[in-house]
Amino acid sequence: MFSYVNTDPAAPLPNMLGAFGMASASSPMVTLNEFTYKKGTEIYGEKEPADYVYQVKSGAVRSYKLLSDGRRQIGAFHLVGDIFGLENGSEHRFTTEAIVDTAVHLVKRRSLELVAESDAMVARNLLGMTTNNLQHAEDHMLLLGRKTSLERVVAFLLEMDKRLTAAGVMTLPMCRRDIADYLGLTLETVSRALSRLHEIGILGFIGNNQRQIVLLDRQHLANLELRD
Amino acid sequence: MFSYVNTDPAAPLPNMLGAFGMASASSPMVTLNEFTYKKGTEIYGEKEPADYVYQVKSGAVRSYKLLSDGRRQIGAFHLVGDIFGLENGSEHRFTTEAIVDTAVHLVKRRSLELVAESDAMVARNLLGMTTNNLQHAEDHMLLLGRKTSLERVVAFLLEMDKRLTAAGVMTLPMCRRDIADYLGLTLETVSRALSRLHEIGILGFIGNNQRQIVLLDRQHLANLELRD
DNA sequence: CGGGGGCTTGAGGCCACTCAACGATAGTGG
DNA sequence: CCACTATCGTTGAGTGGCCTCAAGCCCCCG
Repeated sequence: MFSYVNTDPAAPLPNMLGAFGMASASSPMVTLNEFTYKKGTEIYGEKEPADYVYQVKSGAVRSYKLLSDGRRQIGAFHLVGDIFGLENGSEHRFTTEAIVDTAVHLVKRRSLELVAESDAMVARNLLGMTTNNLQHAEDHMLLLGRKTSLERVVAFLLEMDKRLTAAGVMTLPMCRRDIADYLGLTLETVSRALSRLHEIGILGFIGNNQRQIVLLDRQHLANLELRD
Repeated sequence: MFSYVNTDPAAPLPNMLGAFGMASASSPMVTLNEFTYKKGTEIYGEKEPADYVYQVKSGAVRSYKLLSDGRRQIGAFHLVGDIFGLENGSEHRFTTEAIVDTAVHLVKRRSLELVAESDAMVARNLLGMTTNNLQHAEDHMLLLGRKTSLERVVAFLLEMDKRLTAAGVMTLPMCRRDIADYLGLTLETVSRALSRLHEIGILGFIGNNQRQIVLLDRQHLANLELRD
């Protein structure tokens, strides 16, 4: 969902400061800290003060909202290279958790805002990232409001294909329940849709690992997606 | 969804330049034009170049996406005072139409960006408006993905209550189909939910006008909404 | 080997959708 | 003034897609 995702697996991950348009050495005000989270642990909670902005160095993150009775809607998955936690005024609007063991870089939000005050390029990049998040949310509204279960799963596969397929295989970090809560479905419905796509030969699994998926017919898949 | 909505009906509508943090006289580069659209006409289409930013002076606007088979998802309603058309990189991501006869002010996007380059306050307001749009979309994802039909209609009523109730009455500009396409439902389901709320005495209609609604028990209504 | 988490699959139920009929209102033209 | 039409909204009957509940398999990890 960010345009700052690293697409060349051989290249070193561009760091967050670069993504914001800052040369690493030239902004001594902005310090880049590293932190790690074990699988399943919370990074920050909804309504907590938004003091930091994060970039995924390794692993994966889910951000979600809860209703009081436990229903969950995942708004986005953050993969290696993605920047998140920027989603705010002054407090976070999602809870975020590490899906697997995850390492992140973080910078103080405040210091970022200070730089943006005087540096128009940084301000532009801030706006650009927010706009990318907005665009993703807008597309997701269409999916959640109007698409069938099969169409949703297909859209998910194509999105993940773009973001994490390496050597023809995509290895999903998230479980079926996460996918379901992202797509507004139940995990059983997701499983059935994947089984159906498997049956008709559109996708394959690597060995017995249900999270390693090969897309065998992207054209056919794209036809099922129904573009706007 | 914008925080720049005029809430005092007696006060003159703050104009768009004020909303962006510009004194009207001090920015001769940015000109403010007026235009009107008849009920049902398109203001701009999805994927058209985004040359202008708009503010509703009177009337109401819907912005939506379509799937190829005609399914429609309305992403937002723009009411008097709201600014829209800012949703973009360089091209619009929604189609917008006047719901009723509508007058708008418009400014060139390009000139706005130029001012933002040098004026940090304008840049901040631009980012703030985009963030407000993002927040609305995020909340709407939760609604579309996880709420029941009754909860959706209740949320809609409370949203509209905040935005257009005057003298205890809200007059909806949009028809049942628009509401349905906003909430990811059918118009029949919306109608049934409203009937149910009417039956149990939570809302009333003014005369036989099904678009003039009085909320009789906001507390009870809020209880049905299920906060996150 | 036992336990638990993750995934699949089946059977049945329910909520929202589909299809249809009908009433009310507004606009149009004779 | 009265058809005539079109639009909008409500309501009912029946269907179907997704959910719920449950069983069972596989794999990992103790």
